[in-house]
Amino acid sequence: MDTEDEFLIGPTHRELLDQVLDKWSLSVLSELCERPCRFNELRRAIPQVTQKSLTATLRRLERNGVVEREVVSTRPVAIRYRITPLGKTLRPPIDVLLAWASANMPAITRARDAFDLREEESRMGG
Amino acid sequence: MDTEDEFLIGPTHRELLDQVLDKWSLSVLSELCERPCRFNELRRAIPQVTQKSLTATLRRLERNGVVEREVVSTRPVAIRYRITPLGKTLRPPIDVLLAWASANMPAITRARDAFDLREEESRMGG
DNA sequence: AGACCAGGTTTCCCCATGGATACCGAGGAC
DNA sequence: GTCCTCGGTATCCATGGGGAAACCTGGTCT
Repeated sequence: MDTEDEFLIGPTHRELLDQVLDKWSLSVLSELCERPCRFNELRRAIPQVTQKSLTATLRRLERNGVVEREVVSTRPVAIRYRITPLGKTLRPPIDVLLAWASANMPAITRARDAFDLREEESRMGG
Repeated sequence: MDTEDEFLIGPTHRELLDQVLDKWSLSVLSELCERPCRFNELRRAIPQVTQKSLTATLRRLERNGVVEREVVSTRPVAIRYRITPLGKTLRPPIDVLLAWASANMPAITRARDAFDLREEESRMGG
C-alpha cells in the first residue's frame, strides 16, 4: 500500500473502483437508493447473492462511506442499511456508465460475434 | 451464458463492465486514446503489465469492439493497436467515474479511517 | 421446551485472474 | 553466424473471490 511511482489512472483509483463496482455493489446500491433495507430484505431483493457475499459487500461499501449500518434498538434489534450522501453522489457516474452499456450493447454484441467468427475461421482455414 | 431471469442491472451489464473496466483496461485505453500504439510501446508505457496480461487485455478489448488490431505489412510486419469509434464513446463515462473518484477520494479516505478506527476500538474494548 | 426468524461468522472448496518465466519464429543489425 | 527486437504463446504456480453449507447468538412465539 505504499504510494511509490504511479502511472496514469493510478492503482489508487483502480482499487477504489474495484471496491465500489464489484460484483454485487451495483445491485445493492440500486436497491438502497430506493429505500433503506434490512439485511434479509436485501437478500430477498437479490436472491443470487449469498449471505457471505452480501455481508462482505455491505462491509466494503460501509467502509468506503457509501452505505451506513444503523442498529435499530427495537425489541429484537434490527439492522438497517441506508445509502449515505456520499453514496448518492455515486449514482450519476454509475448511471452514465450503465447508460453507455445499454446504448452500446448492440454494437458490442455485433463486435463480439464478428470477432468470434473471425477467430473460428482462422482456426479452420488458418 | 443462458439468459434466464435477470435482476436489476443484469449480469449482462456487469459482465460487460468487467470486460471493459478490468485491471489494465483503463491504462491501455488512456494510452490508446492519445495515439495508436504497437504492442511493445504499450508495454513500455505501462511497465507494470506483463506480456500475458497485456495480450489478454488487448484481446478482450478487441473482442468487445473497443480497440482494433491492425497488421501493418511493412517489412518486418508491425502490429498497431488503435481505439475504435465505439471505444471513444467510452471515454466520457470513464472520465465521469474517474472525476468522481478524484473528487471524493478525501471523503472516502476519511470514511475508511473512521471505519477502521471503530473496528479497532470494538476489538479492544468490545 | 422446541421451533423459527434475523443477522451474521466460519469453514471448506473451486476455479479464475494474474504474475513469473520460458520459449518461439521471423526479421534485421553486426 | 549470433544476437537483438517484435509480438506473441505455453506453462506453472500463488493468491483470492465467491459459492455452499454449517453453525451461532439472540429474541419471539406457542
